[in-house]
Amino acid sequence: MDNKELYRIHADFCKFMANAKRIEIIFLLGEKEMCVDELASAMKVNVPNISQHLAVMRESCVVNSRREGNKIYYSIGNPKTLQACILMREAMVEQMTKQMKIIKDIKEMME
Amino acid sequence: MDNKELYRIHADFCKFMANAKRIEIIFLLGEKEMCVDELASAMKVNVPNISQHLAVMRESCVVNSRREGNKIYYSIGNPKTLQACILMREAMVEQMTKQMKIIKDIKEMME
DNA sequence: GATGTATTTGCGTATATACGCAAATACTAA
DNA sequence: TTAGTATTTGCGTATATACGCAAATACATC
Repeated sequence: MDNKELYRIHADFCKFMANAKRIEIIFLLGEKEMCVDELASAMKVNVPNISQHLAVMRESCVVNSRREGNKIYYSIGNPKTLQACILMREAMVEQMTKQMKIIKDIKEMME
Repeated sequence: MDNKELYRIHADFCKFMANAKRIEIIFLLGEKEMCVDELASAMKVNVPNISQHLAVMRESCVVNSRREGNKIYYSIGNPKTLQACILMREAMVEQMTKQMKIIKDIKEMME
């Protein structure tokens, strides 16, 4: 297999992270498994839209789904996915803090 | 600040992961800082395209850049970003392994 | 200033994504 | 079988992304 192909698959698996609603879904599912309308009302988003985002994540195996009666419960496919999201949030906060310091220093220089 | 806004910023910071070339760039920069044409030749991609991807990552503070003479060296902005990529790769491999087992079981059932 | 090298930018285009809404499907329970 | 609830799908549209290529910019050196 081409290493380009590996990166393509990797990017596909990470694609969910490029969207705010999907990240919110991952953090919610990190607390407990939830069905579609629970997610929709927790996030205040219409049901079809949540379903579409779940479909993206289901197809790339980021989440699991299981039917119970007429409800379908979703859960995180692999705990490392949530860990990665948490790491990225930490990295983001650290980078934003750095940026703020830089701006602060520039302000002080201008006084 | 709205928590929706937080997720939006988080997604923006993670956006680089949704693209194969940008993931490859992160893994390359994980080894050592590199300038644009080094990345381009390592990846066998034209220079403007690499520059565009670096611009995306520079704007969201995922990478740092520093000029030395007429070369611009890029490096990873925060080590956690690379860690998250590695975690996601592990998660991906684990999920793919699971899927392969399921397919294998289905095949055996059909014999 | 002229030349060369490194990088970025602009632009046209092709492709992908996100969203809302209506309709279809899947299952439960009466 | 009918009615009700949960979820998915289809579709039109608006927006975002990726890419290649040519041109512009930035810096070093002569």
